[in-house]
Amino acid sequence: MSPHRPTSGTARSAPLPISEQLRRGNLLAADCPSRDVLKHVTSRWGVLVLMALEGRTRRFSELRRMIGGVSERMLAQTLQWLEGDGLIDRVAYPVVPPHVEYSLSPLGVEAAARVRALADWIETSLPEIAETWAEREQQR
Amino acid sequence: MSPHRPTSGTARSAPLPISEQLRRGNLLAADCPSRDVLKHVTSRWGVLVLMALEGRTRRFSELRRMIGGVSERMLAQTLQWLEGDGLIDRVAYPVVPPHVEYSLSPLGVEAAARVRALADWIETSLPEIAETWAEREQQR
DNA sequence: GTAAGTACGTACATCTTTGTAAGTATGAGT
DNA sequence: ACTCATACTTACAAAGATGTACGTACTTAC
Repeated sequence: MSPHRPTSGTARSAPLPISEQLRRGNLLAADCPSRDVLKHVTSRWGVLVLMALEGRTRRFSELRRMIGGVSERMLAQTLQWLEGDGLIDRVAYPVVPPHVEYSLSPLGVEAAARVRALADWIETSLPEIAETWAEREQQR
Repeated sequence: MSPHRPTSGTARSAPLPISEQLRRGNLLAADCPSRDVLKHVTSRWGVLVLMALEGRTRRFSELRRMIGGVSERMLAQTLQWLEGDGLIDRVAYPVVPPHVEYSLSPLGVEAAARVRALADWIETSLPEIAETWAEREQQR
C-alpha cells in the first residue's frame, strides 16, 4: 500500500528517525539536511568563494575580481548561502561608498580546508585527467 | 578595441599561457579546464557516487539503491562524466540480464578520499550548522 | 560636469541540470 | 503466460541555477 513516495524506494538501509539524522548527517539518505549544506558548499561558486576567503578578509568587489567569471548576482547569492550556513561572517560598515567585509567563520575555516584539499588535488591532477580526455579523442 | 570578452575583466592576475594552465590548473581563472572536473566531482550525485564506490566495486542498480533519490538517468549520466575524467572504471559483462561493474580508478580513489573528507566534515558538523539555521528562524 | 567605484536588489531571459515515463532484449521465477 | 530484474537510452517537461541589464546613493577623481 502507500502507492509510492517520490524519494522512497531507495536508501531503505537506514530508517533513522529525524532526531538521529540531525545528530549526524547521512548524505546517502535522500532527505538528509546535509544535502543542503553540500549543495551550497559545492555549488559552482561556493568552492571558489571559500578558497578566496582563506587567509584573510575580503571585500565584495575584491572577491569578484579574484574569481574569474562570477557575476555580481551569483557572488551575492553564494555569499548569502554560505552566510546562512554560518560558514561566512559578513560585516557591513555604514559608510557611503558601501564597504562590506567577508571572512570565514571558524566553521568556514574548516570547510574551506576540505574544499581546498579537493581543489588542490584537482589542480595538480589536471594533467593526468587531461590524458584520459585525450585518449577518448583518439578513439573516435 | 575588442569591446568585451564575456569572461574577461576578471581574474587578470594570472595571464598564464594555456600550456601553463594545463601543467597545473588554476580554478580561479574562468577558462581553466579544472572547472569541468570540479563540476563533475561536485555535481549533485558525483560526490555521492564517489563515496558509494569507496571500498569496493558496485553494480549499477546497487548504486541506485544505495544513493537515496538518484534517478537511473542521472546515475548513468554522472557515472559517464566521472568515467570520462578517468576517475571511474566500467566493466560490462555481455551476459543477458546486463551486468556492469563500476569501481574507482587509482585517480578516483584519490578524488574520493578528498570528497569523503568534505562529506564527513559536513555530516559531523551538521548539528552546529543547524544551530545557525535555528538562530535565523528566531530573528523573524 | 562627468565618469567611476561600491554592494548589492530586482526583473527578465536562458542555460543546465534534473526528473518522469517509456522502451529494449532476454533469461529466470511462478 | 506473465512478471520481474538488468543497465541503460531517449524524448519530453519542469525546476533550478546562472547571466544580463538596470537602478541606487553618494563620494572621489578627472
